[in-house]
Amino acid sequence: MSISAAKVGQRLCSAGATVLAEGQATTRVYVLLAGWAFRFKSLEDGRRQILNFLLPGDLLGLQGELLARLPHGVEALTPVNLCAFGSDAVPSFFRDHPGIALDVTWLAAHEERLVDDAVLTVGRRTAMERVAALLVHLFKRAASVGLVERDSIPFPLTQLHIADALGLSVVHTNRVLQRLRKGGFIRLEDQRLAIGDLGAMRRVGQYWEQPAPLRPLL
Amino acid sequence: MSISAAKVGQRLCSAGATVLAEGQATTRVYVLLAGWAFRFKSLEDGRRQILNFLLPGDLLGLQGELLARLPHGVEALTPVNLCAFGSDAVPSFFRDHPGIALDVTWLAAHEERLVDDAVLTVGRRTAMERVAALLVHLFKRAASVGLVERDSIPFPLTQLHIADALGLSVVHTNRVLQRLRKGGFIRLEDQRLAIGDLGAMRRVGQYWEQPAPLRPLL
DNA sequence: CGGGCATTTGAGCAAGATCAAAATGGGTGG
DNA sequence: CCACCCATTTTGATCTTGCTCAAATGCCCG
Repeated sequence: MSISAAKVGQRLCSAGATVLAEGQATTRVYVLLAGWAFRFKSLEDGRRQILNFLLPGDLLGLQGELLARLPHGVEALTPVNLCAFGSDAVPSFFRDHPGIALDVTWLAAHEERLVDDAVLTVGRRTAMERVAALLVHLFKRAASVGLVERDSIPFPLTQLHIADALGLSVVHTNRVLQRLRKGGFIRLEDQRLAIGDLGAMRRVGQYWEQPAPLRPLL
Repeated sequence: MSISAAKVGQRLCSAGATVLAEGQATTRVYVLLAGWAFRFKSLEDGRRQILNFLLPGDLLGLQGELLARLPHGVEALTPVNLCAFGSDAVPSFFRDHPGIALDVTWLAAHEERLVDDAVLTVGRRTAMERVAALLVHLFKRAASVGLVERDSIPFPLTQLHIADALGLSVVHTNRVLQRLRKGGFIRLEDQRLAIGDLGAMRRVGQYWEQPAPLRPLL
């Protein structure tokens, strides 16, 4: 029995669309099949913080399912294809398919690891370190789902997204990116990102995370 | 069948002790029975970020169990009493006790919600807002496990802990706390914290989180 | 009494924010 | 095909929040 047997439908969202609204009451669980998205929270006055980015294979909406109300929003960065499950999917996994339930929990633990990392980045890294660490992180993640092509990955984020993920202003983000470009650390153009020397970038970002072990689902 | 049936022992740690080491390879899962602790990550040069605080009823070590290597450390703030489980506890819950497995996942989702919040705080709130939000948060959490006594809760954190949780320097943390004290917002002395007007503090902290719904386990 | 940690205070500094405006660069409707 | 619009990126100038450095004070405990 694979997880896809419980699939009840698909959902498509276009780039920039709200996939799940912040604070939404009833939610379904989805698996991201294709495209990029991100989770975020905002303050009343509009300040926004991106929590983490979602790539194919990631689970969405689990918090809404378990916690009754979704405490964050989800927005698509590119056109996105979601695999939707029935409203009783989660409980039924736990009841009848312990292997899948464990996979779901694994995905939750994995995502928490990403967010733990985001706290460290935003709380203790300098602006330069933050940008470098994020770019390395995204590069590796994209690589792990097979998105590398001729040394570069698709990069659908704007500088605003980077700023909102790192707790920086757009202006400062822009200046840091320029330093990285002029230093020859990255090539970022045409919605694609290439990193010349991963080791060097890791060093500027103080970023030594090991890639996650094998991922379940899909 | 209650979760405590799977208990194989207890563990006591004294204040300041390392409960789980950062990067530790093999880990057990624990439930915190009494005392305060916190999860943290650090950078090579010693900069440390506290991810969240742990109170009685919280689960520890799940990430180590699922992800092979524990990506963060856990340290005791007060003397701490842990309920330990066997090494096969998690898989056996999923196999034989779906209700408990769901509770475990609920706890994971709940903790992620806390960390999501920490990212927002550290990334987008001002120093004053951060401190206020953290104090309100801790007050409510402590209250939810019945720690309020004569309007105040035990408060075992030093200013360094607050600083490390909020991505601030100790010096600045100190000045912010003084402003809150002189403004009559908080009373913080003798390891106890009282908040005069929760609504006012929420306002200065831009903090509107709703308390979590009912928690399982214990 | 002395050592070590935590808190407090002062002074100067700097990383990054803010404000403002110009340059780019598609994307679209006429 | 062109003109216009709007989002994004870039640049310059100035300001401020919060950091660093340094030292004093207070306090608990052996």
